[in-house]
Amino acid sequence: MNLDPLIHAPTRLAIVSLLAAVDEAEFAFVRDQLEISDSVLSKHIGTLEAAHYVEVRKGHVGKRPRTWLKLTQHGHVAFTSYVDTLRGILNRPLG
Amino acid sequence: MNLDPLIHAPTRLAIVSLLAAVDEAEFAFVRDQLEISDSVLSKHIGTLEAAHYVEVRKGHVGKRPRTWLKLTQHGHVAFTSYVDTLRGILNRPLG
DNA sequence: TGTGTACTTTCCGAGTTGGAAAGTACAGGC
DNA sequence: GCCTGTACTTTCCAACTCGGAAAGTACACA
Repeated sequence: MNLDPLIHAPTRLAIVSLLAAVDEAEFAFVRDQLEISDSVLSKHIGTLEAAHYVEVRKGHVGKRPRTWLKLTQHGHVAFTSYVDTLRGILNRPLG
Repeated sequence: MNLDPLIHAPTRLAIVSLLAAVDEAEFAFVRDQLEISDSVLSKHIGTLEAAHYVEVRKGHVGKRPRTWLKLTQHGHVAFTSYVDTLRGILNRPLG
């Protein structure tokens, strides 16, 4: 029962799952897809970045700032491992 | 992102998954399988019972007390729905 | 009366979460 | 130069949630 709490928290699970499915995504896109506030997304990204699960790239589109989020290799491994653990729990064999 | 928090908490997820796989199980069996303490299991069962997800049956084996745990129909439905929601978030089958 | 089994309940400190609101950085308009 | 808007960040905070430790309950047996 070793579910990585960095991924298991519902909001972060949604963030990581979304990022696992794409190459990278804009901050605003993730925020809108998951219907969460700027502050909540920002804080969770901070947590995931500190764990090296997510990489943050800041740039511009025209003159406006824009932030892109991307799962790192480490983040992909952690996510895969999380899903495997989940599978193990959900299919718990008897005895 | 509507993951039933009653099921999502790691320890309860393990309890519910285990109970979903059997007809009923003894308190001590669940406690030992999941390697958790009496008090933790007791408290989580209380929570799940309050939500009508689990049914507790007390009886005896010889003269000794024994407690059996069983997912209710409602608990099964909630668990199935939880797994479906999870699948939706993960964007992938869970075995 | 004392001990052991099988849980229950209480106490408690620690950690997590999201909302609200203030803060930062920079570009464009007046 | 000042104000406003965009795009996040950070801080403050109140509400939970969790598990460990330990005390409590209810029997049965010696």
